[in-house]
Amino acid sequence: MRYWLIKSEPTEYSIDDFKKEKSVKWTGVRNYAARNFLREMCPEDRILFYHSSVKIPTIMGTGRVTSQPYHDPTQFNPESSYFDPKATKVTPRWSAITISYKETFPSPVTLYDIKNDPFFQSMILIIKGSRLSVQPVSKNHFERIIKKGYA
DNA sequence: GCCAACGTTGGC
DNA sequence: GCCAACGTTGGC
Repeated sequence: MRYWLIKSEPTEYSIDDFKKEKSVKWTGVRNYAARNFLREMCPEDRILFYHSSVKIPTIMGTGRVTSQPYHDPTQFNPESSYFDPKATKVTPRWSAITISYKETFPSPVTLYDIKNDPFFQSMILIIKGSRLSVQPVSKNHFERIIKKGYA
């Protein structure tokens, strides 16, 4: 079992949307490094749900992976803003997974919290210049974040 | 709204 | 294959 963090702008898709829908196809990832991580995901892997591009960037809660990786359907759809003319059914480029909502933290964990706790020093999230919207998280970091989320 | 850091594109 | 120009991310 592995642990991941995914970023979402809450104006696009928030944890409340996630809670309401229960399950969502995580499509539209258009960065190769992030895509490669999507391809490593397995059902039951755990997900931290992060709100980005807001005043107080915050890890809001968790979910879990409920599918194998599959071809992101939006890449084939000319109507979609994620349409990729260079992707074909024979040579698809982009991947997606389905995730299910699990919980919203009673005390969400802010980026500020993470940055100010030496325990999280090596987290990809706070490595300068890192902009990965899908990233692996260590078991230790994941568990400590859950603990903080309920503190 | 600014801008640093990265990623991608395309001419050569 | 290099690299300049452009686009995007995302914290501040």
